[in-house]
Amino acid sequence: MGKQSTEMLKGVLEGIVLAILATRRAYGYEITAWLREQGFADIAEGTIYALLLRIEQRGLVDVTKVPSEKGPPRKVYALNAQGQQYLTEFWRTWSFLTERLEQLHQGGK
Amino acid sequence: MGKQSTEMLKGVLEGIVLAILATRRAYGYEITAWLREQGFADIAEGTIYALLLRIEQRGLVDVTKVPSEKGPPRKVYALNAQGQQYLTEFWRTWSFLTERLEQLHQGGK
DNA sequence: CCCGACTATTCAGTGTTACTATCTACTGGT
DNA sequence: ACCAGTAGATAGTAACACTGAATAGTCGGG
Repeated sequence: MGKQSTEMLKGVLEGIVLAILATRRAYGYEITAWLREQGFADIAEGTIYALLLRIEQRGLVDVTKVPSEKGPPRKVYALNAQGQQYLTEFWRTWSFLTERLEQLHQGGK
Repeated sequence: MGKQSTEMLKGVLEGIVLAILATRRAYGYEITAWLREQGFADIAEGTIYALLLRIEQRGLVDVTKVPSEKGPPRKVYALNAQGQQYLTEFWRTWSFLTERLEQLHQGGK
């Protein structure tokens, strides 16, 4: 991805992480690894942790500390009702953006 | 749109404006009005002008001052070669994001 | 003739977000 | 003892959209 991806990720990355947590509970390191697999090569380690802290403080997720066999304990995140609601809002906004951009992309040919 | 739209717009709005300028030349007030018509109700006046200044300084557009019959002269923007190239990059990044999010949206059902 | 409405642009200050870089901490292998 | 891999936290920075206000020109109505 190009340099502009940094700015384009703002707001979107949060939705991505919430969407992941909607399918299954996960912890930071795991999410970072998954994103890298998916091609988000340039997402910094710290970024996900900061994001998780934010959504935790906003009450969108429930957190459980789970001891790990390797390394320090994991903080496992799970989407709660409020987070689900927020995610629904996210999809609505995303759909709106996608429609407008799709129009522009077609029209620009 | 919800409050999160503000953050989701970052980077995307720039692409939208460039995409508009790819179809036709336009000036700030005109673009703002068009965006409002398209449903971007909460985009502030100043935002578009600031964005136009940025892309002008980065050399993505050519600018012509055109006298207006009503009000002060207009700054008419036109996408140049460099802007076209940048826009292509934008579409690539956007497609990447759309694919990932589409997957997550399907999987989350 | 002035005042409001519309057109059109600029700018200073603010909040949010992702990045960079660094630090802490635990485990297992050499 | 050291290092790689696992796991998380944090301080500082840059970019971007928003708010709110200022500036400036034209036109029609009172």
